[in-house]
Amino acid sequence: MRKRDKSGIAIETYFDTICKEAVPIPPKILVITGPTASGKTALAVELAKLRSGEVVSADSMQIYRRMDIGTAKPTLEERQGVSHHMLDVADPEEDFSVARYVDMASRCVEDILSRGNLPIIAGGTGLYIDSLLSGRTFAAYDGDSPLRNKLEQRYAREGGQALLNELSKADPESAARLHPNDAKRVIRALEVWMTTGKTITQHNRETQALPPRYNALTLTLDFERRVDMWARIDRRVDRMMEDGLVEEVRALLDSGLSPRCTAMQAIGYKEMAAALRTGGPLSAAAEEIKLRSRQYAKRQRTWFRRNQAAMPLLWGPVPDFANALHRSTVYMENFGI
RNA sequence: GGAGGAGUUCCCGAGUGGCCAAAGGGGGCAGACUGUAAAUCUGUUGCGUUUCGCUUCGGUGGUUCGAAUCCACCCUCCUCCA
Repeated sequence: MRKRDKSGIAIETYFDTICKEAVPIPPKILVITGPTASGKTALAVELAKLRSGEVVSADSMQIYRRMDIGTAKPTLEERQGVSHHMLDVADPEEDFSVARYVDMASRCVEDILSRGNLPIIAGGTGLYIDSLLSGRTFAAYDGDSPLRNKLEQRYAREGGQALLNELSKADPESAARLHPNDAKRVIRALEVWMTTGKTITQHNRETQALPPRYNALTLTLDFERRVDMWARIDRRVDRMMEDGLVEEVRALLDSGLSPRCTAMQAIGYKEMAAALRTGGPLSAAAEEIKLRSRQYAKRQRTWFRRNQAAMPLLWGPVPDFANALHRSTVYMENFGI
């Protein structure tokens, strides 16, 4: 972890400094991730039973109450008595966020560890998992602040390039990295700078230098062939329709939930809500959900591929859980959990 | 049987003589991602030995220096009249 300058003398890096101070060794935990419909839930439960584990969901939509069918939230039967955390922790009208997730989920993990059990993080929201594992802190945020509103208005009026030009004065790095069309990130970068006086580049650099909070063995589930995953997604959506997805979405809308809130951006909900609103055929909405799910799975894969340390668990045409279970336990033994 | 209309790259759809390998959208593929992340954003998408060559706009033949665009015939589909 030491860099040397041209003269060959070792120089202290920020990381070295942090590591010296960080006395506690990060606890070992298990992470099970993978694209949607890849069998994360089932594997997590089986491994939890085997190793007295407790599951901590890492799913940005299963946190919401009253959203069960469309999020494929594990039912009580599927949980098989294994404790599950971070499910049903927010109401659909609430604005949830990564920061809240890290805050709440890390408390769950600590509790599980204090009980002497194995925390098993299971879910497909890559940002949530990475943030939890790193113990990342986030710059201040107020989604309803006057500044936020002003920046959003300016973005609409003046365009992204104008805001990027302004950003480049303080933070040329992120200004160069960001695309003018990337409204969310352009606005956030400016907001962080204006409210904290620190650039988001600097903030990111500092959080990256922090030692990881947890030492995770990551198992990434996936399919060898994409068509097999697509077939599984299709079947799952068909089953959601049979299980009453339409009624679930209708109930949310009837409760006065705004179609614009974060929860209603979930795949399955926004499509069904649109169909109910326009009176379009529900079968077409179901097909749309399948398509969006496939595209989502693709984005997830892009995220997971980045993690070189993850152990891949690939399914053939049909998931072979006995084999996956066996391989997982081997990985876990080698890892020491 | 008659009168119109239409067939464009994976799909939808613009294009009506050269600036067209062909707008735009969708889909596909690839990528990004630090408080909305199941969200959001980007690149790419006929083939090749890639500042150039080849094949492509239902089919065949023609007009022209030059055709997705004009002409003839044929095939298919749609609407209307019988």
